[in-house]
Amino acid sequence: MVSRGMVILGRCRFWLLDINYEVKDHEPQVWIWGVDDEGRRVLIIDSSLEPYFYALLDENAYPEEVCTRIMNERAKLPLLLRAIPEQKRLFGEPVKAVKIYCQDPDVISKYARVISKLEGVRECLETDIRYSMRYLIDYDVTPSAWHEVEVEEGGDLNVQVDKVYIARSPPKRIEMNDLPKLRILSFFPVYYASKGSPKPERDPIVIIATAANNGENRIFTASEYEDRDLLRSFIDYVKSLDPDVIVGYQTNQRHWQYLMDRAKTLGLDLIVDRAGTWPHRSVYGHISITGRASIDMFDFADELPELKVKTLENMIDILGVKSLEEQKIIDEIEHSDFWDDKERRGELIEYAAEKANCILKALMEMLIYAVELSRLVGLPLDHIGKAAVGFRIEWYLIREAHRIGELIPERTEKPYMPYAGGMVLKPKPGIHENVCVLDFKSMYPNIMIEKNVSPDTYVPPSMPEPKSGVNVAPEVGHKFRKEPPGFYKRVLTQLISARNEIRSEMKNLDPKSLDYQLLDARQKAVKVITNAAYGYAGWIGARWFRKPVAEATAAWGRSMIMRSIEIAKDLGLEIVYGDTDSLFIKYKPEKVDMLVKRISDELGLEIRPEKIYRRILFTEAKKRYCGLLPNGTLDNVGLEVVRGDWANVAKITQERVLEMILKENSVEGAVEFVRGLINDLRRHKIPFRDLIIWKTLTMPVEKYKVNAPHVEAARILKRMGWNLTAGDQIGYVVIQGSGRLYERVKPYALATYDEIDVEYYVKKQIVPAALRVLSMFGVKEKDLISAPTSIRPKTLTDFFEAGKA
DNA sequence: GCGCCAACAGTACCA
DNA sequence: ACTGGTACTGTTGGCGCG
Repeated sequence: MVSRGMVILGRCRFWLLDINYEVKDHEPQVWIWGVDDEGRRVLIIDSSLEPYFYALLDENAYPEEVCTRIMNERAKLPLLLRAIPEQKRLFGEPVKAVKIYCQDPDVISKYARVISKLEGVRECLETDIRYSMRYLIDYDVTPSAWHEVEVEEGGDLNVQVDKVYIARSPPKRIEMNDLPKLRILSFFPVYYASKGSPKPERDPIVIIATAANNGENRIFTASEYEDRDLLRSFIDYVKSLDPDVIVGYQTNQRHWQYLMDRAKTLGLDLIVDRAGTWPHRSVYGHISITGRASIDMFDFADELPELKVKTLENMIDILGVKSLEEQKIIDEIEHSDFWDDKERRGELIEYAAEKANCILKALMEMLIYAVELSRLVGLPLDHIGKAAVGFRIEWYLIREAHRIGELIPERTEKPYMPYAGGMVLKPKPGIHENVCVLDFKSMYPNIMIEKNVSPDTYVPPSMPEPKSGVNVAPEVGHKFRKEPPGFYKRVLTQLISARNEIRSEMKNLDPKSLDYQLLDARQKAVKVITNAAYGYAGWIGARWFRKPVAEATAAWGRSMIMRSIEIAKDLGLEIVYGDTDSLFIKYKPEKVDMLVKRISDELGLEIRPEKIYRRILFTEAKKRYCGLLPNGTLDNVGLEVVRGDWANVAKITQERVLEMILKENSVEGAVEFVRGLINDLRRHKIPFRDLIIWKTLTMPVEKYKVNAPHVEAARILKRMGWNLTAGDQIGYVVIQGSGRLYERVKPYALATYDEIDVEYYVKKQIVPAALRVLSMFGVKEKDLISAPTSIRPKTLTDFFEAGKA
């Protein structure tokens, strides 16, 4: 630090943890929360960025005149500062715009409404960019990344940090990969619910278990049903530990709201942040805790496709933290009973403590990925999980748009217009040996690059063709100018080469090293964003939506796969199946090599052998198959085994049947297995949990037109006082009785084994799952259910002989 | 009133 | 709340039959 007169100057290197803004007397300040390179918690305040938005002008308007007209509104709009003409682009087209500065970011939308009515103004743009995001974009400041900033000592604010600084200039990004040593706290609350879902105005919090990454485990319990001290001690503990990251499961949609409502009921101040404010709801329904990153592990459930039923226990299992078998599981329905029972209360406490520990470990499994995604996309760490895929890519695009002088289109409502997508081939049913899967490498992104498909290169039919020429999409005829490189081409080229660089850097590293893990997380984040670009282009909610962009990309994809099939046939290769960007081919090494070469020469796209199946089984159905890999594992695609909406008993059945068929060549063995399993089930020897069928409520219960089983189960829970909303997953079982299926279901927690309609599970779960595979070998339902018949099921040999005849 | 069947609703998968 | 293509279960309601 250097002292110059009264002001103490210095530099601060920090890692950006959180950002918010404050407005006092219409003067905005950006507050950047970080951890510096010596482990101090810092707050850097910058008020240098003037809020602004744009007015887009009519083509024939005179910008200077419009500026005058705008500034004449100052009587009505006193916080207007300046209006300056600017040349910008919108969807690649040069446009006349006026940049309008105004003192307070919170009045922008109101001011824009007035200004958009002025003569010469077509509409206002960039009015919906939050001031803190504006700051990040304009100064190229990046969340979850290191920066250096010139600072002076800040005043004595009432905030919980080691240092407060005033920025003398915007922070500058520096390339440093490592994470600072973050203090992390996980918590797991348990509520006492007298009836149905706990209600904060009625039901106490009886336990909050916590786990911190310094090894500390704390458990806060109510004294019987009195939770004031519990909540107070929890608040005090958070303050004293002062974590940078605070993590839980379902904290955004549930727990923070409950804690807030409960604190209100008890007359307590729920201040657990660094600025003396309550948690508050922010963008995308996320709960913000100022100065800390509040992370909800539930928001990362979608990143794990093998996680079908999104319970905390399952996530902990999938992430490899603790297997389901090792975990204590107490259903929420039973929490109150456990608390009431002095004998079992300890068990409930132990359960909560275990969950808090596992949540912490689960976060550690995902943190570097979340950090890399946050840094790549430019959204703060605590927003990135909650932001849907479309918004992640959009924020990446917004940053790029700003760099190249593109105006950011407003988010508007557009009518839904479907278009044709990828091409799917009919599979050749049966078992095939030695099948090679060829995949186009990043097909859609590469098409967009090669054909310069982009919202800003689209040439509508009414527009004259540019001199540089156009690429014309097959079938649909959409035209895209060849030059200059479009927005998507630039972005995607950048992403793909970044990923290649990362991957080549990884080759020189030990896969166990932290550097490797960081790079791996980074390349995954880049891949996700790259692959989402096509879907984004066809999303009507996208700011840069242009239907022809997505439609043409898909059309080029279809023509390329069709041409590849022609070449393959020309080479005498047999195609067994294909979907969008893949071909399944009877493997002949030399000919496949030639195919790869010819496709890359002729189509300019790389296709490569992704894997070889020793054997692969197709039914009549598309998008469903099972392949045996050289290492002896099975690839199950689309079949009941991988579906979350079949009872586990059906999945076990099918998995074993597939193993018997593909590995052991034994139809008889498969049939015997199924028959045995049915017997076991009839004698109640299959675990109850394997009978639960899970389905997602996709809308509020009242909105359903038909009586579906899971909806009926949801209605039962609702009647008992449980809150259920769209997105909730309902686990139910089928019980004995008469009438429609939906009249014979119960939420699993309310049913006993004795009530179970075993025959439903036999006829509608086990048998269909088994026959999906076995019917092609002549096996019939009666072969699986009734006593053995005289008809011998066909063997594999029979099958092949029949096929050859 | 019953069984059959096609249309539809609803869900989850693949790329 | 990224896209379209697809399979599949269960409900609904119309139809023929008697």
